[in-house]
Amino acid sequence: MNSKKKILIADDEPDILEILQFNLEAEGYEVATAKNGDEAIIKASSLIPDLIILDIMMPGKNGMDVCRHLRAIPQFSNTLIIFLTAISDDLSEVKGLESGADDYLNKPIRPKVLLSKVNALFRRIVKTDDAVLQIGNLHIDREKYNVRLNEEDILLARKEFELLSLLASKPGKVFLRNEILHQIWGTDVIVGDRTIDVHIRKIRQKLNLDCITTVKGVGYKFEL
Amino acid sequence: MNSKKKILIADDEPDILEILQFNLEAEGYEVATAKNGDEAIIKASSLIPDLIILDIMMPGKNGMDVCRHLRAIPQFSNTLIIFLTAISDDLSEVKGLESGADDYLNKPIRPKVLLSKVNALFRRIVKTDDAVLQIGNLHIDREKYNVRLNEEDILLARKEFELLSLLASKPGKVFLRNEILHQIWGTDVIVGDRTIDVHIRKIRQKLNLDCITTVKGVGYKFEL
DNA sequence: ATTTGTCTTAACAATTTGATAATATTAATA
DNA sequence: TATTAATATTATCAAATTGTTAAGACAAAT
Repeated sequence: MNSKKKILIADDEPDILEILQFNLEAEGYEVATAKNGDEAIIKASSLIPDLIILDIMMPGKNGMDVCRHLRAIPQFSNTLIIFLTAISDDLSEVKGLESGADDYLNKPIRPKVLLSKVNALFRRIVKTDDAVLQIGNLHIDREKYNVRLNEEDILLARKEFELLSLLASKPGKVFLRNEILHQIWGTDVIVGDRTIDVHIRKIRQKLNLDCITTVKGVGYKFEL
Repeated sequence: MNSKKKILIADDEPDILEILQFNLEAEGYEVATAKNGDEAIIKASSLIPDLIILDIMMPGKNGMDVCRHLRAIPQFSNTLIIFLTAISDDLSEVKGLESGADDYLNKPIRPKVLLSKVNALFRRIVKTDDAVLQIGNLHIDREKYNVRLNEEDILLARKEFELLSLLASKPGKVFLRNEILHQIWGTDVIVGDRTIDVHIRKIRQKLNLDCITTVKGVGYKFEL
C-alpha cells in the first residue's frame, strides 16, 4: 500500500516523454517510458504499471492498438489507462466506448491538469476497491456492515451506517445534502428536510467522536 | 451557486441559432445568442459562458477571429469553444490552425450529435477542473470547502468562500462587480450595491492578508 | 400479541448567515 | 482645496439553516 505507484508513458515525441516523466516523478511516482507501441507492450508486461499513459498517434502500433492488446490480457484488465490526444486527432473513434481508456488528456499538456487527473484516478481506484475503511482508529467494514472504534463495536442502524460509510469514503470532502440524498435515498425518494440531520445526530451520538463537520449551507464532511 | 452551465452561440443564420438554442435549453443549459462575431465577444465578456459555439463563417469577425480574440484574454483561456463548420469550409485551415477550439461540429447540425458532444465536453471539463487552488501559502480546496493559510484553517461562510474562490481562480484578473454578481448570485438575483463590499471586507478580515485589491470603478482582483 | 428497533416527521430552539442602512473614509477630478 | 463618486466599515435584523427532542408508523423479532 505504501509502495510508489508505477506509471508507464508511451509517446514518440521525446520532449513529451521528458516533460511527463519529470512532472510525475516530482509528484512521487515511479516512471518508465516507451518510444512506441511495441516497446510499451513489452515494458508493461515486465513492469506491471499501475497506470499507463498512451499517446494516440504513434508510428506502428498506435495508442488504441496498445490499449486493446493490453486489455485482452487479464493481468491488465484493471490497469488504468489514459490517452493523450491532439486536437487534430479524430476523437470520435477514441470516444467510441470500446477503446477501454479511463480518461483522456488533450495536448498541449498542462502539467497541473495532468497531475490532478492522475491523482484523481488513483484516488478513485483506491476508494472503489476498499470494502474496509480505516481512518485513524475507526474501522468501517462495508461487507460485514460493522463499525469499530478503538476495538469496540458500535451498532449503527442501516441508514446511519450508509451515511457514515459514504462520508468516510472520502475524508475531507464535503458532501452536499443533495448528493447525500441521491446516494443513500435514491433519486426518486423524497424525504423531509430534517431527516439527514437526525441521522447525523445519531451517528455523532453513538460514535461520541467529533468527526462529522457541518458546512452550513453546503453539506457535511467527515474528518478524523 | 448557479450550477446551470451557460452557453453562448454565435451564428449569422437565425434558424441555426434557434435550433441550437431550443435543443440546448431543453437539455437544461442556459443559452445566449449572438448574430455576429463582435456581438459574440461583447456578450461573452459580460456573461462569461462555460461554452461558446462559434460559426466559422460569419460576416465581419469570423469564428476563428473571435476565438483568437477570446483566447488572448486570460479569462477565456480555458473556456470551451466549439466551431461550427459547413462542408464547404476549408477544414484544413481550421484544423491546421492552432485556433484553440476544443471541438468541431459539421453542418448540417444533428441535434443529437451536438448534445452528446456538448455533454461530453462538460463531463471532461468537470474532471479537469482543478478542485484545489494553491497560491503562495494560501490553499483553497473547493471539494473540502476549506481555506488554509500558512497551515492554519480559516473558516469562511459560504458566500465568502465562493467569492474568494472565484477571485483566486484567476489571480491578477480584475473581476467586474457585475461579473461577480452573475457568477455568485446568479443572473436573476438582485442585491444591493454594498453587498459585495461587505463580503470582501469579511474575507480581508478573516484572512488578514493583503490579497484582494480594489480597482476603483471597476471591480476587485486577487493578487498575492 | 407484544416487544424492539428503525426511520421519518413535526415542532421548536439555537445558530449562522447574508443583506441592508447608515455613516465614514478614500481617491479622483475640477 | 473642494467636490464628488466610489468604496469601506459597522451594527443590526430578518431569513435561512441546522440542532434537538419527542412521538408515531412500520417492520422484524420474540
